[in-house]
Amino acid sequence: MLNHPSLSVTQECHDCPIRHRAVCARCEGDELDRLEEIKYYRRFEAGQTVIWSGDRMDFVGSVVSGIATLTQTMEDGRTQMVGLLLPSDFVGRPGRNSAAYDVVATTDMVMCCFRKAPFEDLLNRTPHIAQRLLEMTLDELDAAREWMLVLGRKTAREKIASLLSIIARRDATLNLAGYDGPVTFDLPLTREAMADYLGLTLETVSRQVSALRKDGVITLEGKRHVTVPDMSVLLEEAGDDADGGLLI
Amino acid sequence: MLNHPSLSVTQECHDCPIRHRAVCARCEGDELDRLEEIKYYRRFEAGQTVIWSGDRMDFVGSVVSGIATLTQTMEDGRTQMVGLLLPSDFVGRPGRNSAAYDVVATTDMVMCCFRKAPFEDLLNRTPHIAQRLLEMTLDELDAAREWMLVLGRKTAREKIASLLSIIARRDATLNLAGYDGPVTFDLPLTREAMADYLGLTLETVSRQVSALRKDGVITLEGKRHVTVPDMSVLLEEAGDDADGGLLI
DNA sequence: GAGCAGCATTGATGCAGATCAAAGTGGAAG
DNA sequence: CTTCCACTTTGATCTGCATCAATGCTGCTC
Repeated sequence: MLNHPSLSVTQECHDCPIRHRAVCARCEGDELDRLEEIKYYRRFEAGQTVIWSGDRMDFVGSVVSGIATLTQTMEDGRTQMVGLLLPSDFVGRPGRNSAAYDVVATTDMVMCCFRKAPFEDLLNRTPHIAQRLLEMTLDELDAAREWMLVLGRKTAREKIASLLSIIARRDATLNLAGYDGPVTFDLPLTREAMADYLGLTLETVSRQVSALRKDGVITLEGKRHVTVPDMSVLLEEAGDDADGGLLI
Repeated sequence: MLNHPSLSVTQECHDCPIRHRAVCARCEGDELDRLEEIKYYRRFEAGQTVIWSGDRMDFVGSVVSGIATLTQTMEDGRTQMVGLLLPSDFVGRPGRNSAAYDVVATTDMVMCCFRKAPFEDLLNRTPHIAQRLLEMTLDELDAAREWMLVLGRKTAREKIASLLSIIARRDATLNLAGYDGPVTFDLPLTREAMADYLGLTLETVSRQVSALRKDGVITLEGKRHVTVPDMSVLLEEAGDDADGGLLI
């Protein structure tokens, strides 16, 4: 399994797919060169744990491709996903030595890593990195707060609709698709992972997905490929303003 | 009501109660002087709304004294608190023009404000401010993620115990009290605000507080004054490691 | 192509917390 | 002192989701 043909990834920053969205987005010239010097790539397979909560964490990095999750686990085994890491998202916290959450790759994934000490050094000397990291952290905080409303106050059906609309929105921003036509995407999560994200059981997730399908809000091909005929209907089901979300 | 005797608050930064914990914590000399030049104080009464979600927000600032809440409201009136702002906490987001949440003072409160434009200016020129703001934002993100576990996976009783232990912990860090003796504090929130924080109804909050009292986990004098005879019992009830929390 | 393993669906039942309803408390204003 | 009002408690009932339990689907291995 470790003899994957492209295990050794090497890439120049200037044609990196996340060049303009990751923590390096504002860097140019010298700044980028210095990041390039200390970066290295790591590849993870679907299902592999990147780091366990509590473990010593001596690197930080960005997701280049694939998807990872951040989860918290209670002593009795209850788990809650607290972050979904997509390409360009940042992993790790400068100034902290141990991981606060389990990080697991849910698809094959490539990360662009920096050893913590040199990165912190660079962070302190390079305002463009610090500014971008602040901006990304503020965005994550907003996302976490939106999710608190979902977890605390929404019904199971609204939770599913919220998750689907967030995934659809992300795909829309990547593909710049219009929002009046139907939207199509693949679910990157199992039913169990969806349940962990939403504070539900996997049975309830399955039932509510089926219900949305029966009601014509979505159509499914296979278990994972979803089509939303009318986004405004989905947003309505999510309990959001039907004109919110995509239009900003 | 506006002729409150101490409406006009003036204070020098160097003897400000939040001097070493707020966004200004790392500033000295010139940096502090420049912040001092552009700051002004605003006073809010208990129950007063500081800003409505969606409103134009032309200032940022720090809570100096008192408590405020950040809440989100759905169209049908369901509300979820997404942040509890204590002294030294930062309000507002650089780079955003309108408020994303309702901010409400739950006690009389004083804020140290900066007009947004000059502050953003200073932020870009003063690494010590940007560094501190990043650190505070990362802390808030951690708190939000901890709260996601509470909202998504904990029972009503565990939710109440979690909230009480967080408030107790905060008081402990302020007072540097030991943790083996009993801990005493005042609840800064009504039952309804607690319910909004925890994704419960106020009736359930009331019942679970009563249950914890009957079981000897806490004692109450009046509705708001709480004593925790043994913190480790409360932490156990919260579903956390009994040795976690305070010991770090 | 049989059997297995991982993921998903569906059904039956139970219970935690919501909802609806009423009464209790305590502090401030008159 | 009385009244009032905001806050809180307590009780009765209902319901949405969890839980327990089968069964189905898809792709992989032998």
